[in-house]
Order: sequence, then structure tokens, then C-alpha cells
Amino acid sequence: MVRAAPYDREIALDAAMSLFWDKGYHATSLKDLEATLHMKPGSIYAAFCSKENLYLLSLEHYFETARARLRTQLQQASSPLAGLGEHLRSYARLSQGDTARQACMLTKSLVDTRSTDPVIAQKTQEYLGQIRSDFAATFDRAKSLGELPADADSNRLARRFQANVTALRFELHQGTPQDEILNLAEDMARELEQLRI
Amino acid sequence: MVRAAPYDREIALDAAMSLFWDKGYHATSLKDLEATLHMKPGSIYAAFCSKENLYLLSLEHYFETARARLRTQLQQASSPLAGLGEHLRSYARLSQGDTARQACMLTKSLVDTRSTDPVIAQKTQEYLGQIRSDFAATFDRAKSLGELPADADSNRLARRFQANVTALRFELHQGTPQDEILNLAEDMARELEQLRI
DNA sequence: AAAAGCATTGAGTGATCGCTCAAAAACACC
DNA sequence: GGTGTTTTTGAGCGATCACTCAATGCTTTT
Repeated sequence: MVRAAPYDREIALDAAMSLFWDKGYHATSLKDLEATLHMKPGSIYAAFCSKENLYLLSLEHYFETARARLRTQLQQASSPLAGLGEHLRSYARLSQGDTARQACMLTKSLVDTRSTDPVIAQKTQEYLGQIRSDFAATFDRAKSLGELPADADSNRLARRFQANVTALRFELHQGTPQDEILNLAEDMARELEQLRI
Repeated sequence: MVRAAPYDREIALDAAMSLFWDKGYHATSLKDLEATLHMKPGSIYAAFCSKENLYLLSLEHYFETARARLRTQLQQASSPLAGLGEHLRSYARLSQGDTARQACMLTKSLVDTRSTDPVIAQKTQEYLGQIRSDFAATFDRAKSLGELPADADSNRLARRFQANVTALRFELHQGTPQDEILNLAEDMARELEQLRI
């Protein structure tokens, strides 16, 4: 083909994301990527420049997908707080299959690269911050709709909420039994709903 | 010396723990360990058999230390719930120095090795479970002292509490500003204290 | 069908990985 | 000081790391 179909690139990026998400940056080798992407080293470097760059692209792909999913969930909910509660419970309903890919990739990424790869670490923090500001905006909407007291601190609530999501997804990653996950999500969601006026 | 002083071994193990905690299992090389432990490869292998084994020993050392610290904290508190609250707040007071070593090493370890090193992953989960059962025992004591309702679910509370600790320490790892950390710890501690009869 | 223009190939690069072992050094006992 | 035992040493092992590039397709244009 004279020009790589963007379609193929998206497929490859999605596969790379899955692999990196599963194994982490350091534990993923070029050999692994060759096998997963069905590409020879030369092609990989022609398309993505370096392992680090491919990781950054995978991370961006993850972020865009995750944020889109979140926004859809929030839009379809009957209210801002209901949407956030549903977001929590939706994690608890995940199949217990590929546990290693059920923790947030951003969380895993930061843990993996915090003291070895500043470029990746910084981008990761940026994405985490953007998601948190989506949460904060949702709490703001809840306030303006009268679902929360007018003096509620949206940023503080967003930080707390994100912490809960992180922890819940870490439990999924750990392989905690489903009934305990459901309890945990329920505790978190109830805490959230008790903020309601 | 005819027999290595156990003292030296403890020093080395502590240094290895710090390094692994900071960089993670995969990103730490033998070269790094040689420099940190001030030992040549031969000596390292004579003393610790393999990188994996050294990591397992470091992890055990971390676990023992962390559990001892926790138990002391709980014993010195005026009540079980007060002890758990103090435990949360003590993390928030940590200096914001070496952020990469402020997430729980067990958390980082599981993320790092979940899908690449089953032996390490399993040990890690075992340690996390033991700490959780310490939490559960503390909630049990709170019940028998009348600090909690008799029908409170200690295991469920322990799971929830551990999730909070994990999330709080991940925020520290992220480098979240101290005032936001203090707010987060306060939210968690207050939630805990609202369980009181 | 020939030529031109790209994308793909995979053997091979030097560097680094975890790890070994024969030799040297440091000790204890006499 | 000599002898035997134990520990430390570090050059170097094969394997694998991330990565390169001359050669080889394949497609389009002429």
C-alpha cells in the first residue's frame, strides 16, 4: 500500500496499548511488541520512532478512550451524582477476566515510570489531572443543579472521588472476589450519595 | 570475617529494599544493586542467590517493618478507631521528599509483577492480605470495646480502610500538594470516625 | 512492461541484561 | 609465620535489550 491506512495504525496502537497496559513499560520488550503488532522491528520504528514514543501514543490512546467512556456515562445518567455513582458501580460489574488490565493504565504507568522515565511520568500526571478536572466539573454541575450544597468544594470532592476509583480498580487488579468488590463499590457510591442535599 | 555479621546483611537488605521500592523490580538492574549495596556481583549472589530472591527478601523486610510500625501505632492509640485514624493522618504528615517511595511498596510490587512474575505477585498478595487482617482484627477490637456496633462487618471495613490507605499513598506518590493530601486524609479519617456508635 | 517511489523486511549492531567461577584476599587456628 | 577455610573479587559468559539499514518487496505511474 502506498500509504498506511489510518485504520491499521489504530489497530496497532490499540494492540500496543493492551500489551503495555498488561505488562507495564519496562517489562514489555520489542520482541513482545513485534509478536503482538505483527510487525518487524523496522516497521515499528518507521511507524512509531521508539519504544518510548509508542508507549506515549498508547497512553494517549488509553486516555482518550477512557475519557470518552466516562463522558458518555456521565451524559447518560439521570444526574451528575447518579452518573458518578454509576461509574463506580460499572467497574464492580467488570468480568473478572484479565485482572492485570483492570487497574487504570495511568495508575500503573505512574508507578512504573515515576523514577525512571520523567517524560512518561509527566504525561501520565497530566492525563490524571485532566480526568480529575472532569470529575470536578461534574461536581460543579451537581452544585448548580442543586444536587449538592452551594459551598461544596468540587476540587476536594474530585480528589476524593478519583482516589476511590483508583483504589477500587486496584482491588480489581488484585483479583479480589466479586462480592467484596461489589461491597466496596457500594460503600464508595453510598458515601457519594450521602453528599446530596 | 569468618561469618558475615547479620548486621551487615540487614543493612544491605535495607538498601536493596529502598532501591527496589524506588525503581521497581524490572527497572532495577544488577549494576544498580552493586552500586547501592557496595557489593560485587559474586558477593551478591553468594549472599542472596538471585535478583528475584533478593527482591523477595526485600519485600519481606518491607512487610515486617511496615507491620511493626502499624502495630506500634495501633497500640499507642487511645482506641482502635483512633489508632486507625491516626494511621491515615500520619501518612499525610510525611515529608514530601522522595515521592517515589511513598506509595506502599506492596502496591507498587503487585502492579509491577502481576503479569510477569507470579512468585513475587503471590507473595505480595499474601502480605497485603496479612495487613488487611490486622485491620480487621482492629475493627473487631473496636466492636468488643463498644466503639462500633456489634453487627459491623470487620472484613468489609478492613477492605474499605485498606483501599483508602492505598489511594492516599498513591496520591503522595503522585506528588499531590500537601494541603490537598491533608484534606484527603481528613475526609478518610472522618468517614472512619462516623462509624462510631 | 519498465521505471520510480515507498513500505517492509530481518539479520545484525553495540550495549546491557542477570549471572558464573577461577583466582586472589582476608580471615581463624595453630 | 604457616596452613586451611571462607569470602570477595571482577573479567567475562551467553542471552537479550532497544534499535538500524541495506536489500527486497509491492504499487503506482509512465
